Amino acid sequence: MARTGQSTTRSPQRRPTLREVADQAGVSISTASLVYSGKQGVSPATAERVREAAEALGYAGPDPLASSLRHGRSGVVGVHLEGTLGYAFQDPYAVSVLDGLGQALDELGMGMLLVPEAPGEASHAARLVAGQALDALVFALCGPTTSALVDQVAARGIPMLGTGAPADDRVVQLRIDDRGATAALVDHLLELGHRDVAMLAMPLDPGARTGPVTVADIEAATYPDARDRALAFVDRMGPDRPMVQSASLSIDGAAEAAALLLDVSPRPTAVVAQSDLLAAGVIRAAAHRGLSVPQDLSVVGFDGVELPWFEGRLTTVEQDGRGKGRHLGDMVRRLLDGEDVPDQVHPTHLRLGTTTYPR
Amino acid sequence: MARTGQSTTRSPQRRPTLREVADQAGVSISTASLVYSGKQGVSPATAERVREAAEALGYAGPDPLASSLRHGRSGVVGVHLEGTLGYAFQDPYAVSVLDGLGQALDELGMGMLLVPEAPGEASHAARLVAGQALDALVFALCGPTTSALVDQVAARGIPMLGTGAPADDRVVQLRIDDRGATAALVDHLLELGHRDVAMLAMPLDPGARTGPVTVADIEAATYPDARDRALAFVDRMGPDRPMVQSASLSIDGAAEAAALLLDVSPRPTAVVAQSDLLAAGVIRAAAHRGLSVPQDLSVVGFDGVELPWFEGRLTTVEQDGRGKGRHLGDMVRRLLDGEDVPDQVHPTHLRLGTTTYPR
DNA sequence: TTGTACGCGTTATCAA
DNA sequence: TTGATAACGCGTACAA
Repeated sequence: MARTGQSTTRSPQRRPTLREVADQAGVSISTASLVYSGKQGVSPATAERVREAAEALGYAGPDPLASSLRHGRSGVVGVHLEGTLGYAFQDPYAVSVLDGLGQALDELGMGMLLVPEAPGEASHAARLVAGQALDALVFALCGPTTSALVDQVAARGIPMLGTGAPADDRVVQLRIDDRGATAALVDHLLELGHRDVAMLAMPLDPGARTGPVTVADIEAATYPDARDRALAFVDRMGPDRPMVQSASLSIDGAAEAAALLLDVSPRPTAVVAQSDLLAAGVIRAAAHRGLSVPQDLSVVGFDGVELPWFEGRLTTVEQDGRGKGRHLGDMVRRLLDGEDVPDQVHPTHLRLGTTTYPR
Repeated sequence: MARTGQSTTRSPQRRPTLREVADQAGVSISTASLVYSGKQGVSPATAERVREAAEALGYAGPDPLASSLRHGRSGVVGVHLEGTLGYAFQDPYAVSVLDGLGQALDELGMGMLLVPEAPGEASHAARLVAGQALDALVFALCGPTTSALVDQVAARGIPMLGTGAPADDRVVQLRIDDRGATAALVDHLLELGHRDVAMLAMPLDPGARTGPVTVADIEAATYPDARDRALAFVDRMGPDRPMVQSASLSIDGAAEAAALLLDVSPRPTAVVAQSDLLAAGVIRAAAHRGLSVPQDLSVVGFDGVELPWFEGRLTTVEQDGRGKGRHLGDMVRRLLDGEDVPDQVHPTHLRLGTTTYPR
């Protein structure tokens, strides 16, 4: 058991309180409070006295904890992430969303508390959410369709935002049109004359293994974004095209998975990768095999992130992660203002690059 | 002015409190509290009654805000980042440190609140720190030597940790041996026979512009890690070698800066880049010019991160970012336990790769 | 313009 | 084993 209170006999560890400042200044505690909340109605003279007293005592302003308790607001927004930080932030798209969200919250004077949920460590996230005073929880990166956190957080009356998941009435969604966007990508390849098109999917389920997937697998998928993109592919190309999922959302994983698509005969002339990171892996795998993109193989991605080491420009769906993050931030604000915020769709658009070529 | 309190006439917006649960269960409020704090001394029967009452009322457990106020601890550690999230997380090394720190804090049941300080927006970070209840503040990525936040946070009695910066007695440091590690890199190149060695430095100061730097610039640098690595270079190679700083810690920026080193005659036979990301830029710039690494140009980096798209292995200083993050987490714990934590040095080691070659 | 008094929701101490 | 009471530090009607 931790020794209670017994703060080691060090110098004035205890911080002064507003009451002491008020005493020192010879005013009442409420007057002192007014000086800090900046409301009207304190004479400049007394305000000055209070500030001097604060300075003398080393008072740094009202205790945020007490202030928050009083206001019923903590100023903190929880940001749920699927996987460890190292895994989640590996994807530049994820980073851009967080960047935009962080920027928006910054302007609101709110902070971002990270709630990573590493595989198998769900209890950590649950404990964190139970012990932290959150004003809202944002599922920033499309995770599984269901989450045990939803019930828990809803019980606390904390508003939730998602980007497609978890699917629950209590979670307000900011989606994108995964199916429409994917259809546009596939149509672009069809127009270029490609018929032998393959798909490299993001993981469909937690713990997914690299390997072929069937339409049944897709329909039963846990991740709605991966599912919808795959369904749109099937819708356009039929159920018999080569379809593989990568075990991880990473360049290395994708390069490995790409082998299952490229080392067969006949080799597809185009690959639809469900994310730019996966597309990068496909491109690397192609280069490894002496295939040039786009002459020998067309590749499309999804997200529209910067791949600074890649010469050329990926044909992809531009998702505007930063804008999406800011959009989420705006929804948080409105939710906290008591508005009734409906589900929304963030716009995307097809961006033609240098990785697709007529067949 | 926001309409005060006037919560829109919606259903039971208010969450039940412990007092209501106690009333409902027919016990005192303190007994009900004991059920949740899990201490000894509540009969199974009454505990059950309390739980039933809680269930019936939809009570989700003690309010973290009130609990924190009582305990004087928020369970939140602030993590200061230089620049926007998008900028900071672009560097895989930064991500790995945060990953390790997050992991360590997770095990402590604590959360990470991001405190990004975008250039020119220092007031946002200040406001955030003033309004949030932090148990500690970690300057996770070596920023400028001085920070206005230090005084402010110190005044609140919040312990601070840094990784070399800000330089202040009140900030406990976990450093690395930048000078020794850089010296080892340079010595490795010297042993390989290189004499014409150039350096590509990280930004030496906020707002740095890409261009040559002098020893005087280096000595006056704001970022201690960039400074120390540069000083070690000068110490080994003398003051007359080509030295350039990149305006940003990014592959693109580095590739641009590398032009100043590669497009001169005689061209250096080796480049010491102050970070792996910069080294990646140098390698790309070299490839652009038809130079092969390491035959035509040796390149060394610093950090030891994964560059998944890079075939081959960088010769670099392995910094073990995850381990360093966990080390920081451990220091946080000890600080919060009231221990007197001294400055520490995290070990690094030279890792030989495929980007250096005898001359 | 300033002061009084109460409550925000808990938890720790002590007495019963 | 349980209950009364007093903080934790602050904001805000209301009265003066």
